[in-house]
Amino acid sequence: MTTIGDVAKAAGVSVATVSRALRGVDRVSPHTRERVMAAAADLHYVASPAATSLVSGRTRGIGVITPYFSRWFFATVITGIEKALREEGYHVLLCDLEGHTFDTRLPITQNMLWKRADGVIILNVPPEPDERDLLDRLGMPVVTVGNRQPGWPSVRIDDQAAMAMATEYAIGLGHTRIGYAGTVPTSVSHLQTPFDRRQAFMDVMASHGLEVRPEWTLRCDWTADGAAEHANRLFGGGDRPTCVVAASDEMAFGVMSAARHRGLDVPGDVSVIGIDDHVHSRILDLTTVRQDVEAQGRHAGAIMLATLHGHEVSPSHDEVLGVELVVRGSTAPPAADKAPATPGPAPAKGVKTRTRGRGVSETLAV
Amino acid sequence: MTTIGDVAKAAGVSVATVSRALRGVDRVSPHTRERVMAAAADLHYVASPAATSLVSGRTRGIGVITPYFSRWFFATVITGIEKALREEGYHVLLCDLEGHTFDTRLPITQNMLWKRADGVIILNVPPEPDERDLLDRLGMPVVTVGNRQPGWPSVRIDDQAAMAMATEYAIGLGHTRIGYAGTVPTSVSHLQTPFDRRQAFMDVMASHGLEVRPEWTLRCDWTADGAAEHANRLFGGGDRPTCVVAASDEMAFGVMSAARHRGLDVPGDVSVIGIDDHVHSRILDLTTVRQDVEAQGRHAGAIMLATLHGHEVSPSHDEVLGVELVVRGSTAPPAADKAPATPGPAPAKGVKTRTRGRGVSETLAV
DNA sequence: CTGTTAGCGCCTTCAA
DNA sequence: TTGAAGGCGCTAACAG
Repeated sequence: MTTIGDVAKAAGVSVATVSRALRGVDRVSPHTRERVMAAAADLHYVASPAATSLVSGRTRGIGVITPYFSRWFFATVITGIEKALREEGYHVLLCDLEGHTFDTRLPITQNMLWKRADGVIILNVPPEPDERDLLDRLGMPVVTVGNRQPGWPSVRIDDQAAMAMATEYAIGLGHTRIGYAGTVPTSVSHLQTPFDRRQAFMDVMASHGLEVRPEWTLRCDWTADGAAEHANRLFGGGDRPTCVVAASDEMAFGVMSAARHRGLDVPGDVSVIGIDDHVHSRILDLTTVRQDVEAQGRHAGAIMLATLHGHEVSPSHDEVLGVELVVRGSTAPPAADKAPATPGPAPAKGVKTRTRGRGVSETLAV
Repeated sequence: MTTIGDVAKAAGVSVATVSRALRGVDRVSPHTRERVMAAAADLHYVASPAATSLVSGRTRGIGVITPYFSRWFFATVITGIEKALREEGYHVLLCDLEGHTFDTRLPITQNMLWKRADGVIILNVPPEPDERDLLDRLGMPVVTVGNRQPGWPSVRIDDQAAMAMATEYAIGLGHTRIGYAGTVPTSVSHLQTPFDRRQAFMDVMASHGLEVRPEWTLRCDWTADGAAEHANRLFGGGDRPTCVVAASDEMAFGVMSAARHRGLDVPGDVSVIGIDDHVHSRILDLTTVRQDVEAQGRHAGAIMLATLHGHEVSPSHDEVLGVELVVRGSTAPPAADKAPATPGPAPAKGVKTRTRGRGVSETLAV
């Protein structure tokens, strides 16, 4: 519990001088500064953040609101955020909404953020009107990841382009009987990502004159387990698709698993493609549309820091990171017709990638 | 930026009365309290944590130090911690050590924790001597998860028992040619989990008179990708094990993947077993030793809160959660001899579980 | 039961 | 270049 006064005493100067010397601002004679630094180091002095915040009004904490912290995507984004923030001495205040309804959310976010955070990064969840009010009232800088919100800068991928890329690839392989995993959950109906991906799938199918069959649409909950359950029913029926496009890799894992449990070969009988390039997608040999998840977190952190440093960041700043197709073994052209369901010759392996991204729509100097 | 003074003015009382009324302590007349509450609600008043900390010396923040928080295990533990803490109005300060060497760690933890946290929960990483000094000097309550540290309470599973359970099961199936994935990484040589699991594997093998072959030992980095790489080499050689015991599910995923890439059937040619019951283990049909990861976080949080609430918690408190064997499709008895590597009759499916845990060695009333 | 008065540790004028 | 003094918003004695 050494205080600035202890350092001042040890260095034989006033507390004001210690404050100046330690922060490296203002004019302090090199000699004095050195003495102060030595005394501070000697006493293991670190300024009390509480006292500093009280007077400065800033906390060096950034609230991060996430729907499910323990899921790969969110944990990885937060890793990126944390890396970006830490370099500038900022830290993350975690605010996990998992298990909370909209009713119970506000007190949490309010408690977490009020005077405890200098800014907020919101991952994928749309803010409730009350939360928007709160944030606006506090004049709190906000950056969103994964979806656009009017008035706040954002970092994301183009969900429609990503899904279009996946669907086009499936169609390009010759598939016409294509199922879909990952419709829009009703409980979080404002989420853009599920909606956009679903929309893009339907648009691309329509543009090729292909039919989107409701019974081939898995209304699952965006988890591997949920997708597996639904896909298991799908593959239990007689008429089945030759390809399933999943809105996320984890759902694709579930679909692959269900197919194999039903004795179907992937990709011999069913091709599967996802979006993400999840950390396990390589070993599971999943064809996917890769996004750089950690980079989204880093960029969001950088935007937040820029704002906090007083750099002007347009509220309409919309950073769209590119995605690329990664072709692996879970996709192949459809079997000629009723060809025996034996593993044919291995599909051309290796990872061929195709890039397609709008890149960064605006460039932020940070 | 409404302050306590604004509320006092609005309610026509003094700031002290507002403070008392809002915290529900001390004697305040019901009538006055009501007026104050109304005024506070009206003004959206929330007490400044900085000011409160400054005077109380407590922050209601708990530092969580983790080696890699984007990995499933750590993210899940942290979810548990966060849930436990939030109920009492505490929050998590994330401190991710990923990418940091021991040299650069101290400043980070110091910055994060000094006067910013009321306690620290350390996941799996052993503290450096300097860090221990710092924590001791601050008199900071500490709880560890995943490993024992002298002088600090801990929550964990019995790593040796878990690995023994996995190995015994493999041997019980009739396997004698058993490989191992997940040796002790040299870069983090103090970690108990890798060491204990490795040790238990060798002990059980020895107790059955079985040979541990160095060339069947995958010295991988505890990731699925790393294990896949090493296993791919292993399965490329002529003489291979009929079973691989992995020290974690993610490594087991890698081993299964490599086996299949080499044209080997799992479990027909190679059985694979892991430890964790990772969120993806069910769909990947992996036999494993299940641990309740989120519960470890919740318990650690509860211990921390108990300490902070002044309940006496013994420094030797060592909470050992039970584990259970979950039998799935990745394991089977070894093929008779050089039996053709075709999938035999499906192994008895469904999830049979066997529980074995020391349970909680001490009970904490919280 | 309620108001007044000191600080908590630090930063920031303002003088010297 | 340095020091003295005031105040950030709140809680914890004390009086009343």
